[in-house]
Amino acid sequence: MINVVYFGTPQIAVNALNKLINFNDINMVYVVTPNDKPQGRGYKLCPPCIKQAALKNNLKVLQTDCIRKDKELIEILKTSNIDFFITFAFGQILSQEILDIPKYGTINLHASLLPKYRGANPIQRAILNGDEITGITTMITSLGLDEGDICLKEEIKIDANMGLLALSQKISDKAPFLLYKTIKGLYTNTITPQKQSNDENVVSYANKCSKDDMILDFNQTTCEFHNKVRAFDCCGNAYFCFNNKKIKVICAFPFQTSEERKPGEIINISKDGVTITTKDSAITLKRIKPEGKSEMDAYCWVNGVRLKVGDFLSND
RNA sequence: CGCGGGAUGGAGCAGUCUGGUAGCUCGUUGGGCUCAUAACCCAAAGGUCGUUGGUUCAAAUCCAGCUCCCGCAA
Repeated sequence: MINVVYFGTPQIAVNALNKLINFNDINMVYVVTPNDKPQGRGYKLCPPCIKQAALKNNLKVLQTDCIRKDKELIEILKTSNIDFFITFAFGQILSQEILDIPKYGTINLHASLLPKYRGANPIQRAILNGDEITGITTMITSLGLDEGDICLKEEIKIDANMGLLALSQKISDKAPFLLYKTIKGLYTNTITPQKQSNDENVVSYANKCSKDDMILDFNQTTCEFHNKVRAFDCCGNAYFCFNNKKIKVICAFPFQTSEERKPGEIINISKDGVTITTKDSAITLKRIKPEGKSEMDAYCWVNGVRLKVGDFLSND
């Protein structure tokens, strides 16, 4: 039996936990996740997704908001005879003291092909940059930000219309087996972790996405606009402003036009969507969600706010 | 009790401040025009205005309670 402790927080890490505990040679000793946080309308206390999944599987859960300083929790881990720590979207930085606990080390699963996109939001950054290939990487966690030695990698194709939701799903699907292979490989000494390249041309960082990254503007190129919509097609959504209201764009497609026009003009309205000029071409909005309203077809929205072909969507 | 927006025919909205005939753009159905149409013209159906109570001669509109939906924030 291999004794494992799993560190994670959000939905994307749930599948890996669920699958890992089904392997006969894995013994999931603890699941570590942050404390329940007040969130949502009404500020109700909500447990992290991982906690819910762990409880469903009758696993022991340890919660902390600052693991480096949680002496009690560290003591529990030290005395539990652990072989591996697994971290996947945990959100807290471990100290050397903690990294030294497991016999075989700490494995982190990162949602990019390291050393590309080290950091907080590798998935969104890959989509925002219009990448066609990304992937997942397992590595031996070290103190530096996603700088540990690489164990295994797996490439994932990003289709032209794939968004955060679909890509996260793919990553979530592929993560469990890559983690398992890594654990087994290190346990049986058949994997030799490789140092990451520190070549400046290869290394890049995926900074946390801010509000600004989510603002859509028709002065952007069609490609930029479309990438933003895709990168935030769940949990937030990219938006533009119209009449001082935020209009979130759920789904949009590039539209090719060679006509030179000022950005932001509505050039077509049909049931398939509302086409608006951008800096270099045009974009067809399909599904949107105005502030305070439910999701709707862009066609219906335009109807309600009485916009016509030739009108401009000004950003104020 | 974190802050805020909303509920009006099948869809999206206006009307609410200033109470007095249920409105707009679509969709649906029927008819017409047309070689033809997703286009155009004519007509029709479809709403106890989220719910409960109050004020009033009279409430979508004013007042109070309740339900549901959504945004921010985290």
